[in-house]
Amino acid sequence: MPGPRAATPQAEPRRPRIAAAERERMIVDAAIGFFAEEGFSGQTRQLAQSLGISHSVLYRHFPGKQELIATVCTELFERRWREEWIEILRDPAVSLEERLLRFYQEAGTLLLAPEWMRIAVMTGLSGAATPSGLSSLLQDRIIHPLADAIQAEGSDRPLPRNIAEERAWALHGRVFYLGARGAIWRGATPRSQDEALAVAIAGFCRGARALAQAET
Amino acid sequence: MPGPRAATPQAEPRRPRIAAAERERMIVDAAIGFFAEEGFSGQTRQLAQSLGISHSVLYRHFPGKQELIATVCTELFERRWREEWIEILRDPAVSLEERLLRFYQEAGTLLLAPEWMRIAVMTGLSGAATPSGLSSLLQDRIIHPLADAIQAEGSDRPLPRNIAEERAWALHGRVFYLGARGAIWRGATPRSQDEALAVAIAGFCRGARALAQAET
DNA sequence: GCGCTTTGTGACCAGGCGGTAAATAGTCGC
DNA sequence: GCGACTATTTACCGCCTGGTCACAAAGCGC
Repeated sequence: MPGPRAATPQAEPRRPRIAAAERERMIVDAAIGFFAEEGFSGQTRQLAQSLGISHSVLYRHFPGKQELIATVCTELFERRWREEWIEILRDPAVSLEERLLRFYQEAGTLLLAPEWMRIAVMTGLSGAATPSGLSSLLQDRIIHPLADAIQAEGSDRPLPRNIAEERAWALHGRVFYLGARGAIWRGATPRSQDEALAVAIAGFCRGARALAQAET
Repeated sequence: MPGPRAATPQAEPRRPRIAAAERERMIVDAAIGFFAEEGFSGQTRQLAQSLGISHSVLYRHFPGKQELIATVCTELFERRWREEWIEILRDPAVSLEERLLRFYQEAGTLLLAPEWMRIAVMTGLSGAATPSGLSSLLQDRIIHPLADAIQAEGSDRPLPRNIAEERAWALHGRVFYLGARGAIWRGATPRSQDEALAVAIAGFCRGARALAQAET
């Protein structure tokens, strides 16, 4: 009779060995899609299965599920952001509307992707503290640059800062909700997301322009 | 020796008996707050404990956890809606801005409450089909009435329907995001929610008014 | 007071789940 | 080719968790 933990060699013909760094990348990439779909209560065994490995491998590379989730959040909220997206908003040769549109077209590949939206919302619902990466992404890389661009547009009289931020929140809220309808509730957005984005930004800009004219 | 399932009578002095209908109300009310906080993966035992009862009682009144969650959703997305809130939007004696503000002040007691927002988002993330009550609430009781009110405001030339709905989504997205920042991520909203609501609606209306002027 | 119905309890079950450890087997440096 | 390193697997642990069951007791009609 074998001892209590005799690992009987089963027929498991091939075991591709993959370097640790690459395996970790594979795990994080798969975990993003997996947790986005299943929620943070998704089972590590199922995630491992989708990778074609046994779930113990996860625990060799990450101390625990929480740390894996934290890595997923860092990847989404910090590593995948491109700082040059902010530069788009600063180009003085391009109209505000065009800048906003290009900004959201580029940044939207990250921010409006279902995985990003769903996991961002999950972190909020999970009860844990909001990841610092997420709040700083929102504040420092989205709202503030947007407000800067909006503020600079009032040619004759500079727009007060708080009003500019107000409008930045309004625009971003509109865009976020646009993405959320598709990513969270999977409702069919009336048009293609790109088109809807253009309409939303055009509406915002025409409103802002008209407002500026009406106030002079 | 007692049989395998001999319920040994323990010291449990008082057991207040409560009528089924009332108990069910108590359970649903507690479940709303509980699931809003803990997520749908919150444990039935913990919910029961917060009610001061054993978790078996839940299964006397509801066939299973899923049915309890479904009841919670029906309560939030159907039963708690007041049809008269829509009437606020139709009052011709009141300005559009005032109507919108009053509408969101009233409906906001439901729609912007953390329990409502968090559970509405959870249903989206849960992967199950969006509850019909939620989509019909959004479409029939919010977006369409809003669009009606906005459309009727273009005094000389009636606003095209699709534009009016576009603006309704924009306004509602702004308001939703306003609530979400507090309810989902628990970020401190810069001002009181009531004040922020007034600013958002004022901004929307001034924009719309300016737009209408600019286009004539 | 008596018995019937209804409300509540605690023990229990079976499967799920995060996490661990011993054993196995590719692969790389030499 | 060989040993050391390390990626990977199988088996297992212990707790959690939705759900069930037999039983106890509170209230109501009579």
